[in-house]
Amino acid sequence: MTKAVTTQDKLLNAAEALFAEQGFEQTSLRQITTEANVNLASVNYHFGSKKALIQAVMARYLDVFMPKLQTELMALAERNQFNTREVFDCFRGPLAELRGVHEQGSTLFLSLLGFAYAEIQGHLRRYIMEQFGEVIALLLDTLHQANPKLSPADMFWRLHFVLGATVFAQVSGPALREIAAADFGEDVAADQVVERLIPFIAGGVDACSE
Amino acid sequence: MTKAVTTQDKLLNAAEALFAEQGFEQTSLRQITTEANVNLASVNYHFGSKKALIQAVMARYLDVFMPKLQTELMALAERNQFNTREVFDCFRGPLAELRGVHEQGSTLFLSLLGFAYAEIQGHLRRYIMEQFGEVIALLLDTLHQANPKLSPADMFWRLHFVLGATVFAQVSGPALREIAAADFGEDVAADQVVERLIPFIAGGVDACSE
DNA sequence: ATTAGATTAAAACGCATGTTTTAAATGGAC
DNA sequence: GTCCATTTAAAACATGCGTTTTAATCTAAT
Repeated sequence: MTKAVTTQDKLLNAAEALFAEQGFEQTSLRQITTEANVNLASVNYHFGSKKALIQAVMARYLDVFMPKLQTELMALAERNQFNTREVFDCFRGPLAELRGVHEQGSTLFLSLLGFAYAEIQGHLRRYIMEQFGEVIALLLDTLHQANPKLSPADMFWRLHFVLGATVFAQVSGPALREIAAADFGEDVAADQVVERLIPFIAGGVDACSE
Repeated sequence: MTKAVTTQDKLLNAAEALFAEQGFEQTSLRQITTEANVNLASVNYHFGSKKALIQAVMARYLDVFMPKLQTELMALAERNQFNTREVFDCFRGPLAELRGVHEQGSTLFLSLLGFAYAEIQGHLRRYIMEQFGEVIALLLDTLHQANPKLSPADMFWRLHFVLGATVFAQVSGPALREIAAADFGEDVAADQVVERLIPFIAGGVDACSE
């Protein structure tokens, strides 16, 4: 017997695919329920609202990713010396773990995170901060340890530049991969974008202030 | 006599302020026309559609910025030797020129560009590429000259990371400046964000590939 | 087999959007 | 002053959205 796929799972799967591709606001419940072969009203029945569905989609990834990232960062912090690059390398493992949620888990997750940040969606930012603010504070702390030359204010801004580069790279990833393939012949898989990104952001964070 | 302010100008001014603050899709024509004290239908009468209004708002800036950037880049390219940082410094002048369009021209422009990039708004990306693709190609070329070690593909990706960081910094700039002011006591003007950004992106682009 | 509770189906609601239509007002040219 | 093209005003239109409601259906325990 194959495991029964519940309506809620069908909804979550269809929703995450559409959200990652189009963003949250651009994706309608009618699109989602049609794609999931499920009745329109079932979203509100099972989740209560569209907002709650969005948070449920994010939670599947965040609940795996954030604890893993936290342990990685804490393990690194126990060492005496480490550099910025090694801090960002802490993301590789937790991202890879997301394959357990979905085959393309890391790409989907980063795209979703991108839209969560890009769209004005205040509720999602608030949700993430409330649930995982501790991990984010730890990240800032670890980064500061890796590069004590930078003032906390500088580090604050650079971390957000990092977020911007990451997030937009994912959101516009599909379109960019097309252009890159056309212009340079080389096909770039989604994972390779992260490989290209990490040197960039480590270099940016470590740049001298002026 | 003070110069007559036409309906079209009232619309462009109200629209750009709201667009820069909320994004294009989040801003309704009713908001714009109310703010401009003109009739709702005048948008479609004078511009034809919301899309056309958006493009008209962007054109006021792009038509000033892009040619200036092009001459700056061409002047730099005539030198034998220059580095990545000097390429990005080419943006300072053209951005400052935007004060001619509006007092806070550079900030408004970057915010608009951010939303244009963030939202799925295919038509805006297409518009920019069709109108100013030549300048963007020149920028890629100049960057590659400044840092020949990087393959064209690497440079292509890094330029988009740069765009992401820039755009994100502008779009979430107001919120971030608030947080920064609360956490670090220092009030950061919008222009200073760009000053913080340029070392970051120059460092990112120049980072070694692996 | 019946019944009570959980789920799904179908339709309608209320609202906001961009656009279009129709009528009124405006402002020069003759 | 009259007339005509341009512009503004007000209303309605068509569409899509998230949500709610009401009815039908399924499921499992009695």
